[in-house]
Amino acid sequence: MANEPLTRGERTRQDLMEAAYRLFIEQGYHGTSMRQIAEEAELALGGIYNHFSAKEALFVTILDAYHPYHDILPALNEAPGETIEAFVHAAADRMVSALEDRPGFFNLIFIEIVEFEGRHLPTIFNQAVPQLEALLQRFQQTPGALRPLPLPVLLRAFVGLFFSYTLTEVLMAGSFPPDYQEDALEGLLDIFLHGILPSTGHA
Amino acid sequence: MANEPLTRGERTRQDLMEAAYRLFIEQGYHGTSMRQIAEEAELALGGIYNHFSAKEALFVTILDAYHPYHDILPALNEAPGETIEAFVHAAADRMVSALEDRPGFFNLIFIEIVEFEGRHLPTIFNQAVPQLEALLQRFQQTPGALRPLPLPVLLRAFVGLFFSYTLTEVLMAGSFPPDYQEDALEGLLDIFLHGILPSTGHA
DNA sequence: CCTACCGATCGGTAGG
DNA sequence: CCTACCGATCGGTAGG
Repeated sequence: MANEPLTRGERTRQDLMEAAYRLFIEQGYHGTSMRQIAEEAELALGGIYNHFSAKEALFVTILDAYHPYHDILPALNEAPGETIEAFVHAAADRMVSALEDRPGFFNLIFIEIVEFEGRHLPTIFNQAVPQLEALLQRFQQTPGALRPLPLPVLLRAFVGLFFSYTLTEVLMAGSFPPDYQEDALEGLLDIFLHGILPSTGHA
Repeated sequence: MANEPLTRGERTRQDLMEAAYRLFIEQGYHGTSMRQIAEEAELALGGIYNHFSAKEALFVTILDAYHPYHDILPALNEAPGETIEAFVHAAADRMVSALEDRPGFFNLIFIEIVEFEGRHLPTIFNQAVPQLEALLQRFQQTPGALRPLPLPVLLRAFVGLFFSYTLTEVLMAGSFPPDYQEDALEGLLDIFLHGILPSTGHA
């Protein structure tokens, strides 16, 4: 959070990116016009092209700067927890906080999948590999035995937990009695933990 | 599959819907033009408006006709299986087949979430409630004990399994050694089953 | 960084 | 169901 002074140009670039981010996740890529972005950033249309060569270049920059890996993976890796259970709960708490801060968190990924057919994902993912590996190490090194599971599967199950939570929430929102879904995330975590820990002794 | 003869108008409407479906899931809503749809359906632009009053009405009709609940939920409900384990595996197989038949299956949902802010989802979901309830009954009635879990959580974990599988596949595609992700779905299922079944006696 | 403009394309309609 | 058209808006650029 060290706010080094930004040059005028850097400031404008920041404003543009924030404006574009907000508009993209609300309206999609093709649903957002360069004029809307200019207006939201309080800039004339032509001014955008001093900072970004084209609309797609702007999107790619945003995808790169705002995708979930940047915020979420470090938050997960820094979660405390001396047992697997404690760690998973702490990590989930952090994930939920991050998700609440930015309700449109996954939208960027959905836009990329639908409107760009996932073209830019491999690059993004490769940046995240070190963080993902650290996360795996954390699972392995934290005391408390795990069932013998392939590590990528463990990782996919864990990450997928939050896709499951978020998407089923959106899909089923307001259609189940509210008291029924109060602790849905805890329930999902419970299934996950029970699923990855050895049977013995676990409730 | 009973192909009753369609009137000329019904045939055209069908063609339009199929063309629009293909284009929407490939390019998104705002990324697809009415002219593209007309061309793909081999119709003049103006002809579309004999069948649909506006572009959004066309999308809503498509969302209603092609969303996953129509194909997938009945397929799940009809899956065989005399134990929970057998049922979950059979249901997962059917889900995977459905997903492979239509790789853009979830895209419709993503478009709805991003480009319409989920506006049309409640209606859709309400149609699916009976099917979802049948699925829950199936879980409850199939022999083989379950851990005490809230039913909506069980349902969300099960449905979420396929979001997890599909999305983590897309996100991590080609970045893990291929042999590592061969049986990812089986691994996820294993965690899920282990997570919902009582500890005793289960591997 | 803005003004003023480009050609192309958009969703939708009138009229037959 | 098509032809021909509407006004509006699109991404992008020249020129200063």
